[in-house]
Amino acid sequence: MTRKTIGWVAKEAGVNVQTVLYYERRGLLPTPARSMNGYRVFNDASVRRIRFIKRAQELGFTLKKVIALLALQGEQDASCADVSAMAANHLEDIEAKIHDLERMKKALIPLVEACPKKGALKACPIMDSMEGDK
Amino acid sequence: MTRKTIGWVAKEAGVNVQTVLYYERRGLLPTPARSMNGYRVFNDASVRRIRFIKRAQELGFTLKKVIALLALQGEQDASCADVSAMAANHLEDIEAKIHDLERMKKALIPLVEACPKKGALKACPIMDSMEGDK
DNA sequence: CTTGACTCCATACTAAAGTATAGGGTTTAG
DNA sequence: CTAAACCCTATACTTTAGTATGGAGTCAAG
Repeated sequence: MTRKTIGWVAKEAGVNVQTVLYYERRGLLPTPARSMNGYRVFNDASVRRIRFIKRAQELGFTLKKVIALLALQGEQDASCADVSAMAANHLEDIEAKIHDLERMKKALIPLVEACPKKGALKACPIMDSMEGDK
Repeated sequence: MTRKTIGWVAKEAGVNVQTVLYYERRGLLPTPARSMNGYRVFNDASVRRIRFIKRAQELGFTLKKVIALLALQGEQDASCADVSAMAANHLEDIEAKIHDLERMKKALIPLVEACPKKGALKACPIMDSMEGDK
């Protein structure tokens, strides 16, 4: 029988040991039980919890937001609407970031295109754009 | 006549004093001259330099990349093509970020839409998607 | 029985771009 | 002349998500 040590849970969840420790510190994992020797004892739920965190991260949730999500899981009166509100809010954050990056992209493209790619820097439209006289 | 102290340059460039100090530490500003009392002495070029940095940041360049850009300015044999290469590279970084955010967005939208926004968490498709059995 | 692999805890380090604070000296306006 | 406002240096703190290190204890295999 496999002992459900920190090494085991880390391997199962595909993170490393320090990350499990870190999640515990951040409050993303409950304080684990301990065996006689003082080793942390985990279980299958621990693995599921870490995988939940990882999936949320793939959707762009920060650990702070994941903590809020996990808090909902623990509440009796939490509803689907609460989760939805958080997700919608997060979606707005993502859209704002995309918007910002698109702005940069739109500014950069014409500069790269206008650049003759030869000759001295003094005539480089890219540098010029940043040296603007404003 | 206005004395070109650190307070002056900060105000002119629209950053705060600590930021100027920070830029100096990071090597984005040359080591400034000092007056008899030990105060840093700046000039109009300092202001232009800080504004250059700020504009580059608006285009998404990190300070590290700005340092590289500034290095080109100082080189005799630097060409427009060098700048262009850096900008094109940066553009790719931006596009990669956008791509990543779009992926998250595309994953989130159907979830938010599928969510009934009422009822218990157990039936929430958003939570489900992250609790997946994988 | 020893060696390697694992665990514990605490602390420090990384990147990024600053901001804040403490404890001094200086300068300027009233 | 004094007090506010400014400058100096050095150090620490902030956020995010971990990774790394060191010293000590423990466990499993040969």
